[in-house]
Amino acid sequence: MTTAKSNPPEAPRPTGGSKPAGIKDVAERAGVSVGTVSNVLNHPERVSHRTKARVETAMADLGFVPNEFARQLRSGRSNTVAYVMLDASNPFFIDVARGIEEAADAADVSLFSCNSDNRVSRESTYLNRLEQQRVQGILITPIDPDAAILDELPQRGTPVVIVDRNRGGNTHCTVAVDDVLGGALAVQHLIEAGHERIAYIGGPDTLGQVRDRRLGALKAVTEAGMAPDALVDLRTSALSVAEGRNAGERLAGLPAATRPTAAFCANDLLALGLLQTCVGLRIRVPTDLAIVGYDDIDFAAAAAVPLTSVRQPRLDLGRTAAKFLLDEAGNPNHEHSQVLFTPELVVRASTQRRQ
Amino acid sequence: MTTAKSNPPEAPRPTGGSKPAGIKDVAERAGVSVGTVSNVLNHPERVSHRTKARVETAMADLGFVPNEFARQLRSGRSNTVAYVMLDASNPFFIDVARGIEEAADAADVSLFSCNSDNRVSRESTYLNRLEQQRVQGILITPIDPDAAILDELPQRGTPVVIVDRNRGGNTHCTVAVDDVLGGALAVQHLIEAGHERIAYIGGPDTLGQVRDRRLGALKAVTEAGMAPDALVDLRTSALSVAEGRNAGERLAGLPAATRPTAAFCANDLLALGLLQTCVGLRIRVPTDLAIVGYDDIDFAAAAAVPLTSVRQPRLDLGRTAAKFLLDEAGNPNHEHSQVLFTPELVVRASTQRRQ
DNA sequence: ACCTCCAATTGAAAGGTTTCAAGTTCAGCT
DNA sequence: AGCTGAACTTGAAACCTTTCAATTGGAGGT
Repeated sequence: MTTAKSNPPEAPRPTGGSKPAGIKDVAERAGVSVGTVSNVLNHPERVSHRTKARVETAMADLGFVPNEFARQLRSGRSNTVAYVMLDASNPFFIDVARGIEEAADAADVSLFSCNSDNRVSRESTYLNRLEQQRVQGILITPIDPDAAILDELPQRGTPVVIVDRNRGGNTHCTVAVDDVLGGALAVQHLIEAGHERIAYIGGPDTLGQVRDRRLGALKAVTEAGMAPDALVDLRTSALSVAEGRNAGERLAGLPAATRPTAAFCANDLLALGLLQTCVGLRIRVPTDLAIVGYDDIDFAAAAAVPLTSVRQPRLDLGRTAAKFLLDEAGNPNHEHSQVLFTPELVVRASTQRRQ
Repeated sequence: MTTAKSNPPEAPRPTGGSKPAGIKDVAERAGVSVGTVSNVLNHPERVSHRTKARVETAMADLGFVPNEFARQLRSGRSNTVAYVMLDASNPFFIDVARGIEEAADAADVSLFSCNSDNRVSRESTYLNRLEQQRVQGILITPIDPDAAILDELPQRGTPVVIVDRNRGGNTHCTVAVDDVLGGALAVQHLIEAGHERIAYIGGPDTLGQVRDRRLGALKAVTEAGMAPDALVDLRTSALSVAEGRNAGERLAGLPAATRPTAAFCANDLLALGLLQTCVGLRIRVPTDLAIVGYDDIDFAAAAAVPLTSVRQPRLDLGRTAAKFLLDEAGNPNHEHSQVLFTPELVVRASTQRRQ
């Protein structure tokens, strides 16, 4: 250790120096005004070549990093949008996020992903923080699509787009999938394959999605001229693999005479759990039990017996939602849209009679 | 269309009030100074009860939302940390993020999750944005742990913690898992079960993780006194389900005499792909082929044949990394730590000789 | 009455940037 | 030489908040 050293005069200290350099320091070092430095950053065409080069050198020397806060304090808006997702463990939502990100990227906007993890307190913490952060807007798959906060945010100036959920009225842009149709597609497929007793595995009914899928299933059954009790209800308390296993055990416990020969699950996690139980109990899929899932997550195709599933256009869902949000944030003449995408049945081994 | 209209003096905005209310508007409405309003927000104990109540009413009336930018412009730091994850489709990273979030939450800090999706350009875009955003710090599972940017960020004042990767020296806090040990555990288990030819399925070798896991596997083989070629290399170009399927086909194509009776996969996605191929080709698991995966993602336990897998303490990984980061951001006497967690073998049906 | 002290409150400065009206320079023209 | 206009540059205001030194008002003590 040497003793006190006098001020090194020309220390270009990008390393661990004192305070981070600001636009003012850059201006000083380059011998120009702050306005010019700002122009180099935001309107390069207004600045002469020579000056620009000099400023850029100064920036590099000082390790200058623009301060986003100050920048956005002026403009009043950040260049960030956020997606508050319901359950990051469900790959479906990850893919929705991917779609959002794609559209956001194209608009040069960053995506801030949050996971409410199905907990109301987490959701509201995030919404508050995001509002204070002045994000351009919020995409959300809400726990409760009718929560008051979803109205308050737009009223206070933060646009909100609701993803994968419906909501009455046109107070928001909404992007969802026709779950009644999806349920109907799944069950129609099973009926066409000759099944006459079909298990419906899903719940809880507090989720609109789940209700709709069941409704669709029922519709398919009655439209085929079958009695409504051809659809055997096996309710679950959550859309998880564990609940799927559980439902599988209940299904296996039914008397052989009335046991369904096919099952429609309200999502793929349930279907994977069911499949697992089947393998464990030596119930052959699809010979003894045909299975249809919902969401068509990648793991559905990758299951030991690839799952037939109802595919939702996840990426499109995200992309479209993001486009709506960016429009609402930027376009003064924005009008809310409600889009309902059409799901599609993807047939795989889990419903295919012997090959 | 009407003809020219004179300037409407109090332009009725379509949705939401006019400009968002600021601290100044609140002060005016409550009949106090801006300083007092700020105190209500940040030092409530300095303000009398009566005044506080009055200010709070005014805030509610005006729908006041504090402006995070302005607030943080003063303090110079946001209350946000970010995690740049390698691949959001791999549930392993989602769980790491969950651990981070837990620790961040406890410190009243928000987590901003980004997905580099294995693309260098995405990674660097995010790092730049985050630096400009002045996040408190960045947690990252980098594509290349030796990239220069990982040194530059801390030099310029943004702490960086490296998650699930190693790096020479102690220039950063680092949180990783002993992958050599993990590989050894997996293969020891197979050797103990009597397997004498074991496939190693993994790649690309550019990933340090993957190299280490293979190294551990090799170590187990030689330590058991077996010839190194008891480990049959089947390299993959990525850690994905599709590559696992592909490797499975190659494995099945080997002459029966030399075909391994067990496989160790460098991650669970590969193992799931392999399992899928086995089921398709009527190769019984574990009777014909025992399988060990790596990561112990939830889907591993949920596979049709539940997978034996090497569990990494994912949540702890995240929690610890976040703690290090917060310390580095807040504690002037911070010292870098390198932690190496110990993995653990979770035995399930995919390696269990008939029950 | 007067003084002291404390709690509560105030007002202005500071933080880093963008914007924009105003200023400067200089080449080209007459 | 003097003028014009384009190209470039400047400097100060504004964005919204927090901080902090200074001020106010009033209770308690003498």
